[in-house]
Formats: sequence, structure tokens, C-alpha cells
Amino acid sequence: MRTTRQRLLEEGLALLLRHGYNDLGIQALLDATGIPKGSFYHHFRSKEDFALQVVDHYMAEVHAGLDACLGDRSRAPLERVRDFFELSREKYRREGYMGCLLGGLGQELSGVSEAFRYKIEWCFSEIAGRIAVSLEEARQCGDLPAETDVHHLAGLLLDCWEGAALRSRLRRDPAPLEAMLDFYFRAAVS
Amino acid sequence: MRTTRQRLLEEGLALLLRHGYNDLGIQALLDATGIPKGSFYHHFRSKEDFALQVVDHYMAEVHAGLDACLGDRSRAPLERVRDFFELSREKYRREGYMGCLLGGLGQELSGVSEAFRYKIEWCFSEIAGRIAVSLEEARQCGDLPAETDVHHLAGLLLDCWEGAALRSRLRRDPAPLEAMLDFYFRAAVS
DNA sequence: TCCAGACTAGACCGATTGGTCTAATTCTGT
DNA sequence: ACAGAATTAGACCAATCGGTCTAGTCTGGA
Repeated sequence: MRTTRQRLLEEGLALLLRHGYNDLGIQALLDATGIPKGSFYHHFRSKEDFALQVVDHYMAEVHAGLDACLGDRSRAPLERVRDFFELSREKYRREGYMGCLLGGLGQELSGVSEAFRYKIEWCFSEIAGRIAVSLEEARQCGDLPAETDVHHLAGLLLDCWEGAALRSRLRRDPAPLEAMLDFYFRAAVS
Repeated sequence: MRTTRQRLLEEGLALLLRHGYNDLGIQALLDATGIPKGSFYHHFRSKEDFALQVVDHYMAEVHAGLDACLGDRSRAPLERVRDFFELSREKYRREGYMGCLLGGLGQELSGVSEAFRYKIEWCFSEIAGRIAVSLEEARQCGDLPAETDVHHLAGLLLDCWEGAALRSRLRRDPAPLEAMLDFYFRAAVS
């Protein structure tokens, strides 16, 4: 059974992705779900608490994608990493090229909310950490130069990806994402 | 003489950079400047009109930076391009690593406002266009491979920069910006 | 059967929002 | 000096904001 809480998180994810935090009113979320206000404040302490939990919900999806792609032993380590971003690009497309929730909320809120700033930075470093594991595998295989700093390279990939995701959102177009991946993987191996 | 209009645009730039659009109330801007509401609505049709003009104000600064860096004939074309981004990094530092206004407003508003989406995409393409000119010079010099697509490469640089700027904002740290530039310029020439 | 706790339901609250309006004041050209 | 335009000044407005409160409903265990 899809609980009230889950429905709020799911619809909240979609609405936060499009509207951002401050442009999303509680009432709009309630109207979209048909859930009354009392239920919302039963399940969540505040709007901020809610949005932070939506980020957790989003991160669960990200980790599922990482599990699926990075765990595929039939493909070379670098291919697995690229697979994850191709998967993300497909997800963005399905959502109308709204980009990444972490990038959106990070940009909007990191200037005024330390809670969100730390949270989202932590999410990024967690994703980068998992990518670094695959990059290290690639290094061991000789697919990356032996002197490669894989954590550095993973952070770089994520940062550039977020920039390309913003451009993709502005243009409603996947081209910047694809271009960035081509450039990165050509450059990283040499 | 620094006019009321100019003071609103200048203070508005600083406040929008930190707070974003929706978290910035007109009243907060008026309190910060000591300017009454009547003056604001005399000079600007609406909050949206104001923010769009702040973007213009910001772009004037960007163009001034581009003029200063890209016009320096004493340096190689690729060095001039890098100079511009180093200059931007210094500006970000002075502002407390709040990143780029275009990235911030682009992320926050491109999901809900076509006006901002088109405006900011246009700003990006304009900056990329100017960078492409210097890249083309570099290509002519042989500093870039002859087959380089300079417009493609300029867009890529800007996109990755914006991503690094977000990370820099999250971490209050210039390292992601520097790392991205090192990676890019090493990769682009080969 | 009945009770306790989880949950739903929505009226209601003070504060704040973007925006309007009119009166007062300052500036500018003659 | 004076007229008229530009600008300042801030009270005021309806709408919306996030959040509270209480009453009612549902559900599982004793």
C-alpha cells in the first residue's frame, strides 16, 4: 500500500524539481495530492523537514541507479560509470529535462540555509565516493593512468555533470549532458 | 551621482546572489537600501522586471571582465580565456563564494518562468560566443587541434564552470573551480 | 467491546507577500 | 519665480504563506 507519507514524498519530489523550494507552497502540494494539511504536519515537522526527507527519497533513487550500473560486472569499470550518467540523462528526459534535484536545491538554498548546504554537499560527496570506487577499479585495470587521483576525478565528473544538467534544464535538451560525458571520458583516460 | 535605480540594482545583485529570487522580499531590499516602496515601483514595473534588470546589470560586469581579459594581446588566446575564469573565481571569493548569479537564478526559475529561462540561456550563449572567438584564435595559432569545434568547446567550458561554481558555493571553497580549469585546459589542447 | 494511538480533515492564525494609491517633495527648464 | 514632471514617501490592500489547533475517523490489540 502506497502510504500518505510516500505519496507526499513522491509528489513533493516532482514539484520541488520543477518549482524549487520557495516557490512551492504547502497548499499546492496538498491540492496536487488531495491530502489535507493535518496529515502533512502529522508526518512532517515542517516544510524544511519535508524537503530534507524528499532529498533522502531522491538519494535512495540515485543509490538504486548506482547499484544497478556500477554493480554490472559484465562491463568495464569506466563503462559502468558512464552507464550511470546515461541512465540519469534518461531520467531527466522523462521528467522534462528539469535537471538534478540536488543541483536545484543546492543553488537555491545554500546561500541561506546551512542545513541544506551541508545536506546536499554530503549527498554529492557520497555519490562521488561511489564513483571513485569504480574509477579505482579502472585504474587497477590500466584503463586509467596509474597516477590518477580517483577521488579528485570523481568529484570533477560530478561537478561538470551538474553544470551540464543546468544547461540541459535551460535548453530542455540533453545535448549538453552528452557533450560533457564525451569530453570527460576522452580526457580522463589520457 | 549614484542614482536610486543604481543602488537598487547593486544591492539587488548582492541579495539575489545570496537569497535567490523567491526568498528575497521587496521589503528586505528596501530595508537594506533605505529606499521606500514608491521609488521601487517608480523605477521597476514589478519584482520580475527588477530581477531581469539585475541580470542585465550582472551581464554588464561579465562583459567588462571579458573585455579586460580577452582583449589582452600580450597573452596567448588560451591564457586570456583562463584569465577570465580566474578573474571570476576572484570575484566569487570576494562575494563569499556565492557562485554565479546566472547559475543560481537559472536553476531556481527555469522550471517555472520562461522569461528567465530564455533570458539566462541567452546570457550563457552570449558569453560562450565571446569565449569561442578566443578559442578560434587559439586554433588558428595551433594551440588547439585544427579540427576543434570552438563553439562546442566554449559551451562545454561554460557548462562545467557553472557546475564547479555550484560545488564551490556548497563548500565555500574555490578548489572545485581550480580543479575544473586545470582539467579542462589540459584536455582541450590534446 | 472498548480504548489508545495513528491518522485525517479543514477551519483558523498572525505574518508576510507583491503590488497599488495618493500626497508630499524635489528637480528641471523657462 | 514658477509650472510641470520626476521622484519620494509610506499607508494600505487582498492574497498567500507556513504553521497550529481541535474535532473526528480509522485500526489493531486487550
